[in-house]
Amino acid sequence: MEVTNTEDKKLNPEKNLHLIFARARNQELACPVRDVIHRISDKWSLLSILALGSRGTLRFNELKKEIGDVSQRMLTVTLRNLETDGFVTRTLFPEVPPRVEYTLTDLGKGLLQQALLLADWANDALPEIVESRKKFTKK
Amino acid sequence: MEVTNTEDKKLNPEKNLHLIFARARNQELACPVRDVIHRISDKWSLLSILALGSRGTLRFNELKKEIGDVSQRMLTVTLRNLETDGFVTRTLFPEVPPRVEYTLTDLGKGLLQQALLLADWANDALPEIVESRKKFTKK
DNA sequence: CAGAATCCGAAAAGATACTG
DNA sequence: CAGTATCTTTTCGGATTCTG
Repeated sequence: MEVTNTEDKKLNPEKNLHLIFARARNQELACPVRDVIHRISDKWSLLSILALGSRGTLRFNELKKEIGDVSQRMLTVTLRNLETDGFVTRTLFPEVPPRVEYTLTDLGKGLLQQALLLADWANDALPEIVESRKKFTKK
Repeated sequence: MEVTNTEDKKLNPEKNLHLIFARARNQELACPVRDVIHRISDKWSLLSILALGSRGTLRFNELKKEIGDVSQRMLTVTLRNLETDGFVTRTLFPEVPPRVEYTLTDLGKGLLQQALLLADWANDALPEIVESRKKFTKK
């Protein structure tokens, strides 16, 4: 395998960059970073992951309420994608009226951890970002 | 302030979730997570950050070449956004022909670290994601 | 309740041609 | 070299209507 060991990655993650870029240019196999970023970058995926992470298991409408301003269609689309990628499980209880429960898989929980790290960083960095934006809007 | 201390965040990042969601629903002030995700989620921002992170300082066309398949227009747009947010600096040398150098700011290096963590995770998680996708394309 | 299906407008991104 | 300007294509996401 071309992958360095975990020790190396933690100490020197830059070493993986050429691999990342190699894959990024490869049209046949998707670049993992692009791929994952693209999946979580839509308007609702991360929010869904965060909601499920904080609340555990949620029904469709509970999740919709938790997120707040997502449309029915987009929540459905988002959940289908997350399910396809293995981040959430969808359990249908064949009752009348039907009940559907969503919960994070282990893979989804891993993504949640990444999202939380990113969220924390974003929270801390925001003032600086806002400050920088002000400079450029003035110009 | 409503922000928990650093110790808490590291130990229990979930505690920040309600704050994140509170901001996410607030239309007047942007949610930091959404905001940052939205900025880095476009097709080229992260790749630009990673390229500058691995190579240090790059000229426009060097960066374009490094990324590979980005159009001139999109790289320009991307770099303007990254500059506005304070992630990269743009230095114009008034020569003929003109020379422009891009490099990461400290804030940009912080984002790079986050990106590298995410990239590593994505690399590791990819096989599982691909496997999951196969199941659903068959159905 | 939890969706599927359709339609439409807005936004993102690519191709191309031109310029200081 | 490092863009800008313009046009076209593609993708995203919301509103609405219908259903097991």
